Amino acid sequence: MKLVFLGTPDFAVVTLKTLIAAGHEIAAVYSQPPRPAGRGQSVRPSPVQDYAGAQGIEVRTPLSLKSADEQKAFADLKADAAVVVAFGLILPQAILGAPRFGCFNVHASLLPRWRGAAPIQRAVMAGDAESGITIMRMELGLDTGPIMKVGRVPITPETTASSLHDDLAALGAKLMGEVLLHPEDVGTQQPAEGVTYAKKIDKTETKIGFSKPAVEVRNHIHGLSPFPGAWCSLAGSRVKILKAQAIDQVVDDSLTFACGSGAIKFLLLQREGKGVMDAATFLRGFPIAPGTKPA
RNA sequence: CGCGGGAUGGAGCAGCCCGGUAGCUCGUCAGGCUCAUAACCUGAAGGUCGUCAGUUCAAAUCUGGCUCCCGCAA
Repeated sequence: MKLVFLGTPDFAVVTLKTLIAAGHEIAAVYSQPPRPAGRGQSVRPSPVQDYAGAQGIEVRTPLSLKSADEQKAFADLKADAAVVVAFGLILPQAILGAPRFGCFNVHASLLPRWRGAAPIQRAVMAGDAESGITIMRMELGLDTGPIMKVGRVPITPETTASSLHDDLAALGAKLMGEVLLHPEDVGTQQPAEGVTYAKKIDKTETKIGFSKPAVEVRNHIHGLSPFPGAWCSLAGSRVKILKAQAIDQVVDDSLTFACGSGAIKFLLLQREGKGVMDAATFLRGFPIAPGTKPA
């Protein structure tokens, strides 16, 4: 099929790769324009733009799709369908209705739970038992479209936003490939019950609160790992925690701390300016005196 | 030019301010001890101190450029 692909981060690249490998013709790729980002405000293209460009595919990076010119340019591609994965721009009706079979979206949650910007992190932070992928036919509303296909993935005490992200990116790519085999399907309406919204992660909510139960602290850490990262202050240093384990009580261990109930044991840490390291390695170069309390 | 930390044997760090013998906690290898152990003891190997240049009798240490890594902010 002749497709238009719209996406921005790494998560979307996986699907783009899969669609290309499946033999679909990618008429054009849309992505967020390069912006000054990262250390030193350097301007970097999005992962999708990077990859598509390297594949010799035309990449368009409009600031908005609301203008008549952009909408005409999109329609002129005469695509059979559009695939949207974590694109980050609102699609007006003129865009949604342009492709013959419509626009399909990969969403990283079991809709209607966790509609919105950060479904992966929110699912882990909330302590959900499972997450998954929903492929839907897009409508004007925020992640409200009819469901075409669903895939489920369990969330375990080991699951981090990072591992779930990778699992779901692969699953989403696979399911989208399957949906495109029957693009004429209309899908089924989302249930009215169980709607929740995954708010964008705010930096101010990343600090670890040790007054909460240990399991919640662990979910908080795993849900924000590795980006933007849950953190606390240890012996005067800002330390990011990437992996932790919830246990019953504080044991004789320099990196185990009491929580509102139970205790949390840090397994993977990163001190400011340093690399990520496991607990034993971390302690070798940054000894924590017994009884030290995180802040 | 957004702010800042860092690059030292395989890992994590100290030493640098106040230039002059390469240190610590581990790991590795060999041997010993033990019913046994991420235990303990003894010994050994392994480093052009990121890179280029400068100052100096002498630079890991002082000065300048470059490369790479990371935290914050966006």
